[in-house]
Amino acid sequence: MAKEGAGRARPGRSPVPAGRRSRPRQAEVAQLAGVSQATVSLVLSGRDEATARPISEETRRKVLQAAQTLGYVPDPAARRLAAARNNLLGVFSFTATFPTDVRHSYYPFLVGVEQEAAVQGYDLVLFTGSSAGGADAAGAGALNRVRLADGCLFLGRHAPSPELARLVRDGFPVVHLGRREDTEGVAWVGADYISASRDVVTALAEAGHRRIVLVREDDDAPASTDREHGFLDGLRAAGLPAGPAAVFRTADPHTEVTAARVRAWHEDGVTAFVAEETDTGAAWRALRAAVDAAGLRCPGEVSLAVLGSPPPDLVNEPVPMGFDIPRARLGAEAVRLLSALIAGEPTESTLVACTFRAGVSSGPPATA
Amino acid sequence: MAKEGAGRARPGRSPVPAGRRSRPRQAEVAQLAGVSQATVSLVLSGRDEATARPISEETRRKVLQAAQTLGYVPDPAARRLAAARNNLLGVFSFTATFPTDVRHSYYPFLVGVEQEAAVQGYDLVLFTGSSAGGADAAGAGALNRVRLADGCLFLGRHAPSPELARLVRDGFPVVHLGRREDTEGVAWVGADYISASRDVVTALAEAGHRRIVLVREDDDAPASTDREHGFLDGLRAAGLPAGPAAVFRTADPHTEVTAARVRAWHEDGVTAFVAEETDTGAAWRALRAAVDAAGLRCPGEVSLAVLGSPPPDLVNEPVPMGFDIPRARLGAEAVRLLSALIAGEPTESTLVACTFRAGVSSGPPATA
DNA sequence: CTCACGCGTTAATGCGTATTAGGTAATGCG
DNA sequence: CGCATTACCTAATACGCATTAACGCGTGAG
Repeated sequence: MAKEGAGRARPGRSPVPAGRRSRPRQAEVAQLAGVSQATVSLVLSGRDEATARPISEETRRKVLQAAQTLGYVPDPAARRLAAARNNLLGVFSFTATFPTDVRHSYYPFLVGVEQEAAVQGYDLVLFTGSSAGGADAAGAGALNRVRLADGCLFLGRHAPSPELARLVRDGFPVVHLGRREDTEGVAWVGADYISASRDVVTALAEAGHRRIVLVREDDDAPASTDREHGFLDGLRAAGLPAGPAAVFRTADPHTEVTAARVRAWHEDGVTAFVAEETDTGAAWRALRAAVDAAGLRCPGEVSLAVLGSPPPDLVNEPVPMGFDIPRARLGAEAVRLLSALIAGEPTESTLVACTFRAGVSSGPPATA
Repeated sequence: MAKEGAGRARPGRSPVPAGRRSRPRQAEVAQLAGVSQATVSLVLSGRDEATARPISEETRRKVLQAAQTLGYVPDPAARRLAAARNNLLGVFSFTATFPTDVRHSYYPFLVGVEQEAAVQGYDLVLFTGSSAGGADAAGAGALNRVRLADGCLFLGRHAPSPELARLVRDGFPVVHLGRREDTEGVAWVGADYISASRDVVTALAEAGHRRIVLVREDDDAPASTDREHGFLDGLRAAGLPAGPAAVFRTADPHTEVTAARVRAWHEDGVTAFVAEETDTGAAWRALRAAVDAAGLRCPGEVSLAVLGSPPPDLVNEPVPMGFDIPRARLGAEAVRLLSALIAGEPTESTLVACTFRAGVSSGPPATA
């Protein structure tokens, strides 16, 4: 216990510590200026003018002077304790926030989160997961640690509903990054995949395509179902067939989306393909590879599009049609929502629009 | 200033707040468990056994149970004020931690930082606003917020010495990621650029090169000077001329490192070139371009090396000779050092070795 | 049967700041 | 000149937790 030394260094009652250790506090500034601690607080927090609590120029000067001389800086812990809020926003991801495998990194979101947090005057607490007891020990209360912040942002699709619901029920401000339907009462900020996907289909339809197929993976996260939903919406809106044949769903795109299959589709009248965007980009990769292997030229013979962005390692390839998810904006929006929740203001979960990207992978269908 | 409102939500003396808002405190846990607040503190801080202040199994059980039920978590500010630990490590960068321009991202460091922090049982507090607010506006107290954490990690070369020194003087645990010589007493963890650079030169010398030129930018950060230092060391160790002619320093490599100049060097007997690694990779880019433009084959006619890694957008190019900086390890090492500082253990700043990378950009010099 | 003592728990403080309810001297008003 | 204002400040207290002095209660020794 001798380690805690830095703390208990001032036994006496005198405002001036013996060993001239530790930084000055308001009491010392007060003594030097010949006023009370309360006055120092008033002057330094600039709260006098604001609250119609007048302080004479003379006093203000003395206090500022004294503070300057002593090099006073407020203790953030004390300040936050007194304010009953600590200006901390939690960020909790159910995998490492900084994965070594950069594929499903939260980086783009964090860009916006950090920026907006700074604007709102918050610092961020990144919960490392182990502190919360690890995913395994995830019994009741695994997420309790996040309560040390004023509110918390959750990332990732695997957020356990009951735990989140518990936090919400206790009145703890929570925002989930990504749309949720399952957890009642959890606020969220999501990308509008439905509209964005519909727009892509519309663009293809307007270019003249009559048969379009969606290649998607075998996942039921809202991010996936929303895309399919929007895709089918788009077909119907264009008066195109939106039956089951329009969607090809597979757990293993790499082996299931073959050149033969693509060729068959093409001969059957399909002139455009759309792939879902996922962490791995498997659907898009498979589709591209298959089209290539089938010897079909793009966008000459078939048009392609991604419902999102291509995986980062393909940035140097020709830009495909699709849409861009404004990740930084999503992050910022989430922080804004959380901030409002904390302030007790009325709030509403938000959908953020994606921006259509024409790209060069699509054109009019080859005239038969 | 109506925002502060959220704070004073509990006027009464009752430990249980009216609006079921706000996090539970020890007093509420105590009430539920039927004991006093002090007992709760003793049990939860596990300080009973340690201080020979025994608590009955029965009581301990009740308290833990109550805490669990309420989802209690200690208020970090209050803990700090009471001179205890938070299990919070600060991370402070002097530019945005998550820059939009990914070039000088701290991401690779953070990977290690996060992981090691998790191992050591810490959560991370990302102090924002270093970018916003402006260094001036934030002023003297800008770094002060970090005192909320148990210790703080600083990233970036622009850390203001006096502020850091002050923290150190006050006994606050601080670790800087990157070697420092200027600030007395600040612990740091850095990469051993000197040895790594020397090794590169040694490798070239052993391959038979007699004249080697270093292209570097106009910057005096330790990261740059260390590399030059190691470069010259390597030349001397190999018995090669290490005069001023061996180093070409320019503020604008792009226009100064021309094909003509490279050709001149080559005709003058220079068979190998080494470029410094920087944020932008300007030196390396310029060197490559110039050699290319001069029509010199690499590694046939000239050998090339980077003192570090090539910029991320060139990952698909042939791997150049150089060395890899173990960034994640540096991050982890920094956390370990900080953790030791906090624990009051004796510590020492550390240099971490880089790993040599043979690459394919170097070979024996063309026999004249 | 009283006293010292170990044990388990609580009451009382302190940490540094913000805030609020006064208090005091100077001023205005009639 | 007495009282109500005003203008400035200070005393007191809360914030949530850690810590320490003190208290009540058996119990075994004397």
